[in-house]
Amino acid sequence: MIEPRKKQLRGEKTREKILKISLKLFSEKGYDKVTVDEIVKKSGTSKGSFYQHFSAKSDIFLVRFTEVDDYYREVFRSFPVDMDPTEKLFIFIRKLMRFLEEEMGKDLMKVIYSSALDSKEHTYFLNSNRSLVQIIRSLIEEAKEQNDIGTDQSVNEISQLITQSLMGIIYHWGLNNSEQSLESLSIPLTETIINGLKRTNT
Amino acid sequence: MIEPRKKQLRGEKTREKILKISLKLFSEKGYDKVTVDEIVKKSGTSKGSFYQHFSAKSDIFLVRFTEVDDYYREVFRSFPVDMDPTEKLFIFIRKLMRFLEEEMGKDLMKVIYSSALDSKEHTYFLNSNRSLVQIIRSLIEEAKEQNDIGTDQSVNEISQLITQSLMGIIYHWGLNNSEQSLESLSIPLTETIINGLKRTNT
DNA sequence: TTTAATATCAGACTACAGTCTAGTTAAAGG
DNA sequence: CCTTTAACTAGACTGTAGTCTGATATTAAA
Repeated sequence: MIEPRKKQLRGEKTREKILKISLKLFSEKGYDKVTVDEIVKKSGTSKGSFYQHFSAKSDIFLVRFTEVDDYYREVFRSFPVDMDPTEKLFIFIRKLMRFLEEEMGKDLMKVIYSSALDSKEHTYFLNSNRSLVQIIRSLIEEAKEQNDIGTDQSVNEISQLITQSLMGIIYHWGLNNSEQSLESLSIPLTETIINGLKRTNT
Repeated sequence: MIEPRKKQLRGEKTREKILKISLKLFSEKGYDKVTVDEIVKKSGTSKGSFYQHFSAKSDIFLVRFTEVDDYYREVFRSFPVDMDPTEKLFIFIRKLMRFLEEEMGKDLMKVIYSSALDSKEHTYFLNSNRSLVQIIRSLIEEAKEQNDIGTDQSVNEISQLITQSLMGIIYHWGLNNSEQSLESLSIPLTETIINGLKRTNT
């Protein structure tokens, strides 16, 4: 018979309270206009609780970032089997970008990209990248098998170069105040890379 | 007759003291192990002076980053006129990467990339990028004239896509603890982009 | 020369993320 | 039960970047 771990339950409750209030405040005032003192006050908890459940203020965003992983996989699974691998890659990247902009938002992405550089932990961001890289890798392998792209570069090398590009697009978008959508910003680079992968190198 | 502005001179003197000590300490202990209290103490100045001359701790690094601009131009000027534009571009990027790693260092680059995302000012980084973009732009124009690359993408689009890539490479390198040099990390992406620009898009 | 304006400097002070210590409550073991 | 252990919570405390206020010294203006 499963005991209803009261203590643990209480813990999860406060965790949820903190999470909910934090996200609400962040979206209302922007990440760095919100202090953790305000969060614990408005959520009726305390610093102690906050840091029991999250290891940093930016962790809240990292938690939201978890959903990205699920989305990756969902998109990946949804591809029809007979679709061109390079087309898959292209569409995959576009959908990713749209998702990041619309569901995550620029503020969150900036925090994630910035805190990843600062801390030594950045667990989730790197983990998430790892699973992204896996998908990219299998897309590339598929493309190679079907001779959709040349074979003079290793799968590792190609997936790394794509990761670099994605990060560059997002970083660049985070930096500039242009109104252009992340998705549209991603198209030229993605196209020329795929194009560049198609023929064998000189 | 030119008056020897004493006050201004004194100011420059302290500025130099702060700058020198800061860079020394940063290189000895790493950027975030050094506090500005330590800097002002060891340089025999004060917080007031520090923030009189620099608008933030990270500003010190931004000052060093100034040199990058000069280097850009120097490399650009040094190209023989008859060299392939795409080759110029390729070499330009490699030299840039080597310079950033060897003369600036990963610590400095991380601080610059991170603080650019945080603050609303990031004057120098963006300015510097602007002059980098100019050089890239003229390289691309040249390449287009010589039909070295296709003309179905605008100069703007191409230079933007290259900027994104450079940022991505550097960001990615800053994030990972691999020993690989920034220059070698930059080659695969650079090659496939140049390759991708050469033929007209499908 | 006297006064006003301004650059420079000193260091106390503030704001805020994150730590520490102690207290409380629930689970586990005897 | 009684005791020990551990998750959880509270909030005082610390560390550090950055601000503010006022002092001093130099230049400019009257």
